[in-house]
Amino acid sequence: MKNLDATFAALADPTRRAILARLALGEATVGELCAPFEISGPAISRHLKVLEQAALITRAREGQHRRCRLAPEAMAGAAEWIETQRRFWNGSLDRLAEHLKRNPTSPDAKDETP
Amino acid sequence: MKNLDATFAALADPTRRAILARLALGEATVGELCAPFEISGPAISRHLKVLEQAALITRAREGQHRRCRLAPEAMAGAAEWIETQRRFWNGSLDRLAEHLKRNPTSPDAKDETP
DNA sequence: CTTGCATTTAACAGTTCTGTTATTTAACGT
DNA sequence: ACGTTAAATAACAGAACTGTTAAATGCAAG
Repeated sequence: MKNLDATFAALADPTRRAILARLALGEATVGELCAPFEISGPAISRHLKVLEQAALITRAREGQHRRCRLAPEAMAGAAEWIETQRRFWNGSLDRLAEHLKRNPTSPDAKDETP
Repeated sequence: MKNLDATFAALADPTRRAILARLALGEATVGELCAPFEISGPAISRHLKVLEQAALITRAREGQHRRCRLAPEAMAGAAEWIETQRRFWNGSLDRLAEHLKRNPTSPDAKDETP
């Protein structure tokens, strides 16, 4: 997983997260995605382009409409990064606890090389 | 969890993700965090401010140094959003499968109102 | 072919982000 | 008090983001 930049940047915008939340309930055309928002159509179109370039959605022509659907692998990549991060953090917590258990009197834990 | 904007925006920058990855291995001072990067100190300081405002880290004075540590609740909020999203998406997948099982001959699934 | 609808692109303005160097602030040691 | 180190802030330039309106594209229907 490489494009975490684009993925997280795409997720940073509330409009785009709302679009994703809507798409999680089922596919939709661009017009249907525009409806709930007060911003202009072109603005939504650009949000969709950002989501597409982040590989979070795909678009396909269907007559004169364009159907959008979720492509959640990118979001899985973001979740995976966070989980890896969390695993490391728990690991360091464990190391800290073990260190404290070994040196129970040490008031400051400056020495972090167990 | 409310500040998903700030959280995801903070995670969108590779330097900041690297800082978080470094902090997951253990606390560090600002100087130690600066060392691996080629950008200037003030730039790192601003990244740290972004991370702090996103509640991803905390900073505490310690003599003339300033010790940074992870505060992963914010990241948990981001992970939670993604997981919720994923759950909904799986749910709609299930509904789609059920719909297809009920109408096995239907070639197009335009009618999405089960 | 012309008209209309759905969507995208162009051109533009205002705001926000990221980095730089120069200047503070704060704590330490002498 | 003085100089030194750690870190933050100020001031600035340039890139990137988001939104708007107006024009262009692609498709379908009469």
